[in-house]
Amino acid sequence: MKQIRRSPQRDAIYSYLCSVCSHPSAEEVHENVKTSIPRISLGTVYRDLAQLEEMGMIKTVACGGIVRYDAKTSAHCHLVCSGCGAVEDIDIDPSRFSDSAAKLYPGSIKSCDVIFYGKCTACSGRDVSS
Amino acid sequence: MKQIRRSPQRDAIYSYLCSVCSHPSAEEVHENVKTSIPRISLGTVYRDLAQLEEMGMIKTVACGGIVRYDAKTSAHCHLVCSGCGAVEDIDIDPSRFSDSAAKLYPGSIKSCDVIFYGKCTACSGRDVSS
DNA sequence: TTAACTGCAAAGTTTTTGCATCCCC
DNA sequence: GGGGATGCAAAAACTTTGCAGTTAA
Repeated sequence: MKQIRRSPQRDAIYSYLCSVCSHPSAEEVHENVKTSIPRISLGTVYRDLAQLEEMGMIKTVACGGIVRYDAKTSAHCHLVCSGCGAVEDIDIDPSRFSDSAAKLYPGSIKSCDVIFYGKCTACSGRDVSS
Repeated sequence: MKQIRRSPQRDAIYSYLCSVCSHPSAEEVHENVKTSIPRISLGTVYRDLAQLEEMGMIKTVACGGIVRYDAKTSAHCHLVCSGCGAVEDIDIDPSRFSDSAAKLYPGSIKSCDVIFYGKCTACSGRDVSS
């Protein structure tokens, strides 16, 4: 079994992810972590993100073909805002959906990912029409 | 406004998608359509898939970073089976989830994509443990 | 000391795009 | 003839990997 050793790079990646709720892509993580660790490479970012996910410290959100990362590991849903394009957390436990689906499906359902489409609170208030 | 002209390639792609429920990737669509149109290129497959989606004839399912295509446009959910890896349709209207979420969220929620994780009916019956 | 971690660069995947050609209306 | 569609190939975008040097425990 492989041991895991802490590194400044991984710590920086994790603390950056914890500090934002914008669900950045690997590229964006790299850009931002570079401000504190200028020589960090994109390869390291991918490796560390994969490892953090394996450790259960972060989660991935697949929306629209690109992978985004999220340090909020409690069960929640996401909203893709058609106004500003942001991916926002929605504090609804998706297990309520998987539980209700499990009753209707003969196989077994353990969990689920839910992505809502609509407008975030800010964009919704801003734009009265539509 | 751009006109749309039918083509044998796009017809073949669409009818292939209609004939399967395996939610193939672009690569898989290409492989299979090649049996009827050997010279079709992967670029054309991507272009035609994008166009079919724009026309609302097919939908994309983003799961795990790779994009899959689905000719079933009625509202439904998907299940990723941990046993066989297949992506299966689940005939539950996701609007029941977005409707219930809309009541809890101050922004506006129009629709949602739901991906369940678990075991399909076949794999669930086959494997009694777990 | 030593196995994990890193930067770098090369390679792999997946998707998009430019272009000349073809063909439908 | 004009514009959409195609095949091909190059390019772009995204991710993984090999390697040798570095570093945490």
